[in-house]
Amino acid sequence: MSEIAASLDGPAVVPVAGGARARHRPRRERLLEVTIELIAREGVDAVTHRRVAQLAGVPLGSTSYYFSSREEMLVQALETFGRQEIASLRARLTDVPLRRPSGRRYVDELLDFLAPQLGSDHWRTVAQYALLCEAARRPELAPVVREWNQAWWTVLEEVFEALKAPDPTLEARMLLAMLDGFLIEQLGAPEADFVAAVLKPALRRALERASPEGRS
Amino acid sequence: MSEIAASLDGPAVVPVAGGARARHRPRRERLLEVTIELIAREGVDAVTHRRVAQLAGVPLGSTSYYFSSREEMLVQALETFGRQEIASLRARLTDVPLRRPSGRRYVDELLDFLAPQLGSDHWRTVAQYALLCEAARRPELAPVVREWNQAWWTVLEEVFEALKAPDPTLEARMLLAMLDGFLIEQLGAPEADFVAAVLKPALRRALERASPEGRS
DNA sequence: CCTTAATCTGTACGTTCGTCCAATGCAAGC
DNA sequence: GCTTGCATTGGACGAACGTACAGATTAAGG
Repeated sequence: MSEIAASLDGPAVVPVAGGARARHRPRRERLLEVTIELIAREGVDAVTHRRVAQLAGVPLGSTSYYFSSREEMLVQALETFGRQEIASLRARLTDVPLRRPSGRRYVDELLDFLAPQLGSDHWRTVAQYALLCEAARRPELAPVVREWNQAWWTVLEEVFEALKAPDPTLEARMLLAMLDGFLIEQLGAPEADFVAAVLKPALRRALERASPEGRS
Repeated sequence: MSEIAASLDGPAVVPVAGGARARHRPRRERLLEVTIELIAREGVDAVTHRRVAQLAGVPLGSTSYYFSSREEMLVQALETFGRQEIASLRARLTDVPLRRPSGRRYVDELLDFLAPQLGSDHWRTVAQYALLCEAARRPELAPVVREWNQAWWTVLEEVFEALKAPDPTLEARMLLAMLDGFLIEQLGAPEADFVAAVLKPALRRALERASPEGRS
């Protein structure tokens, strides 16, 4: 087993600057991934050295080798995950051509992004809000949360600017808060057909009435 | 110590219907309170029989006596807490006289209710969203979350009806989601002066533009 | 006052936890 | 090919855990 593992993701061939441990990224990343999955699926409680090691298919010692404590493992997993989500958000939404001033197109764009978060990517969303909850108790996580918010605000602000909203900044903040609220609500008490029955109308309304000529 | 505790909240004088254990509510409630406080301040991880017992000033055996398992203790604590918050919400907001159609007054009413949640009642709010996060993984908590949402929707719907909004139901859902989003954002990445700089303007805007004559 | 039944608690057991560390594996330098 | 140094591992240790339960305590009835 150790040979297989070693041949798959063992000592990296490519040296990387930044200390001895930075060289062995794959293994480390695997552990972080597994940690996040565990948080999402069974809660922070379930994150133990043994469980993570087992799920990642590495010996128990590894978790202690890569992280100086369980706590560090947990925090780094949440941080890494948060930044991955930020990157994914930027990649998917920033380059989207901002289309018609009616705002109708934005609705679909946003829905395409949000709908999977309640469906196939359910557990990633759970991890997202687990991160927010943990951040309430761990100041070291606050920067990631801030970056996440900033990323969204930037994207949404552009939208509202294109819609010629009088106050794009406030508008963006309101919309992001609403989306966060909807998502966390649905995680705890899911409704059938929520996207079509609630999310879409809400999104449409939020976008169209922010623009000066907007009232449907 | 046990004598003191016994004289304070020992065997209840008042018998209560519903099985043997229901008679000894005070002690039990104390344990639930402490559990919630622990969840809010140190996370679900920190909830252990020993820790709860110590914090509540009761012997270790008590936690096993009142709850058949740690899991049950946790879930019941979250449920009880959720329902307390619902009751408190209803008591504080339902009877508020719905004042001027301009909506300006509602803003202050809501702010009075929300502002403490980011200040002095900070930890209660943390518990609220811990409940939401746990509910994502424990279906048995979904009913409480639903009741909580329902309570808010009812209150907010009345407001929007008074404002003669075209679609009070959707409007209420949008506003609650926004409030949830704002709260959870602020827990993870607090901003100075958030209430005055963001929450209040957002609230004002949400209320005034929902009404037909509204655009300020 | 004694009995009885219910409530409560201290202690002990087996398990699992985080962490440590001596031993091993392995690739590069001499 | 032997040495050297870092990567990796399995196993062990003490602490803390959930839980069970025999016995102590208490309140009420006779």
